[in-house]
Amino acid sequence: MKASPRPYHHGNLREALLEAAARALETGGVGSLTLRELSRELGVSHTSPRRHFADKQALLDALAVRGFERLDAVMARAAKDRGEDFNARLTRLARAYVGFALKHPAWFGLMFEAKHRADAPPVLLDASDGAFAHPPAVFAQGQAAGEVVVGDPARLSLGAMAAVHGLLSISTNGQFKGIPLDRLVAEIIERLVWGLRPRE
Amino acid sequence: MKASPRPYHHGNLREALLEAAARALETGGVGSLTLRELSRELGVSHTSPRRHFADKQALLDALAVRGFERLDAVMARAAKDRGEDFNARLTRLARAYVGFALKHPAWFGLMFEAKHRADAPPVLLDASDGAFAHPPAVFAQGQAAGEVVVGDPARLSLGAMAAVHGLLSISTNGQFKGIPLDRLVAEIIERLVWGLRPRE
DNA sequence: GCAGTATGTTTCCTTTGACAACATTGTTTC
DNA sequence: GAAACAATGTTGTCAAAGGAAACATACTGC
Repeated sequence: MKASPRPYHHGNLREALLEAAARALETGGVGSLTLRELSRELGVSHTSPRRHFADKQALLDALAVRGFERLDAVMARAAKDRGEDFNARLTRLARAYVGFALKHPAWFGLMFEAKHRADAPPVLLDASDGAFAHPPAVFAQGQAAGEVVVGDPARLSLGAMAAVHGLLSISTNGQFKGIPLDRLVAEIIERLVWGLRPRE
Repeated sequence: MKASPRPYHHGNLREALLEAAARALETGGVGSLTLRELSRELGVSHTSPRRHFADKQALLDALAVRGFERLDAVMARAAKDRGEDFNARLTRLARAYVGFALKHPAWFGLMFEAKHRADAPPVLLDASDGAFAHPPAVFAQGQAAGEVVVGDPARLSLGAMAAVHGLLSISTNGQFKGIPLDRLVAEIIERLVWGLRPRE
């Protein structure tokens, strides 16, 4: 009678796979992520992931959803009203976004790659929408305070978030031509905020 | 004596591989690109690509360089001075950028993915820098004409290009929430240009 | 306690990238 | 102009990966 060297059922393989996948992603990028390696890591046969994910892409999609959920949480915290002016609040939001991207570059890349696939599952798009729902809220409040020009907040915030996201894509290694992203973000946001001021 | 059913040497395999790879990229995305399939297509043994590219990544990098060169050409044409004002010129440049990205989505994606790899070859970074050298030139001219606030043109143009690029990343299928990118680009550029006006 | 289902395993197949040893063609040098 | 040599392509082989089918074990509801 052995002390259960390894139970037949893992218990929570789906979760464990996602966690291990996230770890692998951070360590060696998406290229180093193989179902077989994950299985080995979890001490499970190499076909067991198939019980939880139809194929590798399904796992990656699930991971992308998780990513957007985490990003959503980060954004929600950063978007909280603390009595600052619009510029400060938007800058904090942008910095949170950039911070997440720089902390989890491979994951961040995966999220948008997954989202751009023609057959991206609806849950993924929903998760993405969720994370991107915070900037418009900040803009709406800015409008209410008379700090921002009138117009659809979603449309206005799109430009700002696009600039921040694009900065990430164009930059390399957290900087652009030697200037750290953090500084560039603040600069760009300030210029944007200036352009968004109501023209009396 | 046979009419050379197939010559032993291909003659220009390196070029042919890059062209076939570009075609495969457009058809089925980067996932459908395999060295063996390329070889089959060109009627060549499955190991011959190794004579020209150390490994698959080297071929992808070369393809990315080609992409930046084409983007450079597109940008150069769009950045040409035609006597318009700054807003019109910047809008044309931005539209050219977006046009390229939407026309070759997989290629475009590959270009930036390759560029973001930690061990990206210098040629790649140079090619990228080349394509991104046009916006600063347009900004500099805008400054000379008194249409743009003073400051480092490279730094100022970065914000604009970041916004355009980010718009591409955030959008899906050439639109965002049903609004076509072309319209959003014009909108965002106009707002940016407004914010960039010299404050007298 | 028993039937049915969920979950994990074994075994096998095909494709892929990479490597080594070899064959053919093109080029340079004397 | 022929012999060495370099460049280019081929054959054969391997290990690793994703995926599929058939089977084994554990859990659940009745």
